[in-house]
Amino acid sequence: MHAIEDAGSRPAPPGLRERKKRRTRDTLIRCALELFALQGYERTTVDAIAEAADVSPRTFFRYFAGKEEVAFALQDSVESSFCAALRERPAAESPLAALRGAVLTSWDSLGEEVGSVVPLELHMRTYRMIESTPALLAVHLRRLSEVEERLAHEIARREGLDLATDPRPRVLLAAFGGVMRVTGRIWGEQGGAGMTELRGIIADHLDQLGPALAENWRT
Amino acid sequence: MHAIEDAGSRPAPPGLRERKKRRTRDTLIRCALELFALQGYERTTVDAIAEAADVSPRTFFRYFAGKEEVAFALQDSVESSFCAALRERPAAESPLAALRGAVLTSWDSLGEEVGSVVPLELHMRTYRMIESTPALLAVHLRRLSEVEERLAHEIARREGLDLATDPRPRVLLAAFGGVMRVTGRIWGEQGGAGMTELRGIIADHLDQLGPALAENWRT
DNA sequence: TTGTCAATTGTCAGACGCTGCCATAATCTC
DNA sequence: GAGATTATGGCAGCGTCTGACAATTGACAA
Repeated sequence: MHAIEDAGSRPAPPGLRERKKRRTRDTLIRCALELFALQGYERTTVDAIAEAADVSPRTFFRYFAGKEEVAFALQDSVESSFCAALRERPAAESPLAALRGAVLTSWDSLGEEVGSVVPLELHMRTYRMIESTPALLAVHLRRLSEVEERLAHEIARREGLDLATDPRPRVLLAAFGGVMRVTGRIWGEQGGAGMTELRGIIADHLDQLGPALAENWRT
Repeated sequence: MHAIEDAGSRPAPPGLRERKKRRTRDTLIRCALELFALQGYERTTVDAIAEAADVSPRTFFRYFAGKEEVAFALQDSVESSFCAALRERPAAESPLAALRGAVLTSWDSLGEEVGSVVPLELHMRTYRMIESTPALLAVHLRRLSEVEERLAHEIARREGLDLATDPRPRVLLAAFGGVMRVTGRIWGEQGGAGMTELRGIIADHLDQLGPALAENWRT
C-alpha cells in the first residue's frame, strides 16, 4: 500500500530485488577497481574482492563471467556512448569526419554515467592498469575489434553500402581503430594526463593519418 | 672420440642434449596443435598434451609458459620472417610500399620453416582456431600490436625519424596492422581458403586504404 | 497476514591452469 | 670414470572457474 502510483510508462519502477542486485553489482565493481589500483590486478584474488564486497566468491561469478570482466565493466559505457554518438552525426559528414566528431564529443558526456559508480580518477587509473597488464591489454584489444566491427556496420548503413562486397568501411575502421589504440597507449604512458590531453593526442594523430600513407614523407 | 671436427664457426654442433630438447619441444607443439584441431582449444587439457607427447605435465610448463603459448609457437616464425623481409626492402621504397612488399613476399618463404615441424594444413587450421577462440584471439591481437611497434621502429629508422616526436610511423603501422587483422579475419571466415587467396585479399584491402580515408565515397 | 513460487545466495566438491620444491636420472666436462 | 650441470618427474599447493544442492529472500496473490 501507499506504493508510488507511477505513470505506468516504460521504465517500470525497479522493485527491491532489482535495486539490491544493482547495488551488489556496483559494490563489486567499486571494490574490485579499488583493490586493483591498490595492489595490482594479478595480486588481487576474487576471494578478496568478494570479501570486500561482503558476498561469497561464488556470487561474484554470478555477476561477472570472470575476473577480467569486472575490470571492463565501465568500459562498456564508454563504448556504447561512442556508438551512440556516431549514430547522431549529421549524414552530410564524410565517414572519417563523422568518426572524428563522434570520438571527440563522446569523451565529454560519459563523465556522469561513470561517475555514478566510481570516482572518475579511479576509472582513469583502471584504464592505465589495463594498458599495462598484458592479460588485460589482450582482452581490451579484442573488445576494441568488436567495437570496430559494430562501427563498420554503422558506417556502411550511413553510406548505403554492403559490407560483404565493399571493403572500405572495415578498412576505414581498421585504420581509425588503430589510431585510437596508439593514442590510448601514448596517453597511458605519460603518467597522470587528463581528458584534455587525450583529446589533443587523438586530434593530432588523426590528422597524421593522411600524411602517413603518402608516398613521400620528406616534405 | 670420433666427434665431427666441425669448422668451428658460429652454429656450434648441437650436442645430444640440445637435439633432444628440440625434439621434445617439436613433439609437444605437434601433439598440442593436433589435439586442438581435433577437439578444440578449451577442451584440450595440458595433461592430455603431455600424455600424448609422453612427458609429465610439469615438463610441459618448462617448455611453454602456458597453454596459450604453444598455440602461437609457429606464429613466431611468421612474424620474425615478416620483420626480416621489411629490413631487406630497398631504401628507395616509400614506407607503405615497403610494408606492402614485405608482407606479400614473406608469405612465400615461411612454408619450409613451418613445414619442418607440422604439416602446413595443420598450421592454417591453427590460425583459424586462433581467430575463432576468444581467449586466443585476444592474445593474438596483443602480439600483433607488439609486432606493429617493432615495425614502427624499423620504419622510423629507414626514414631517419624520431619516434618520440613524429607520430607518422606509429600511425602508419596502426593503419597497416588494422588492415592486416581485417584481412586475416575475412580469410579465416571463408573456410578452406589457401595462401593464394590470402595474398589477393591483402592486396585488395591495402589498395582500399587511400579511398577509405577520402572525403567523398560516392564516386 | 499468510502461503506459494521464483530468484538470489551460500556452501561444498572438484576440474583445470600454473608454480615452487626436492629427488632422480640423464648428459656434459674433465 | 668422477664430478658438475641440466633435464625430468612427482608432489603439494594456490587461484580461477563451474556444477549441484540447500537455504534464504523478495514478489505476488488468496
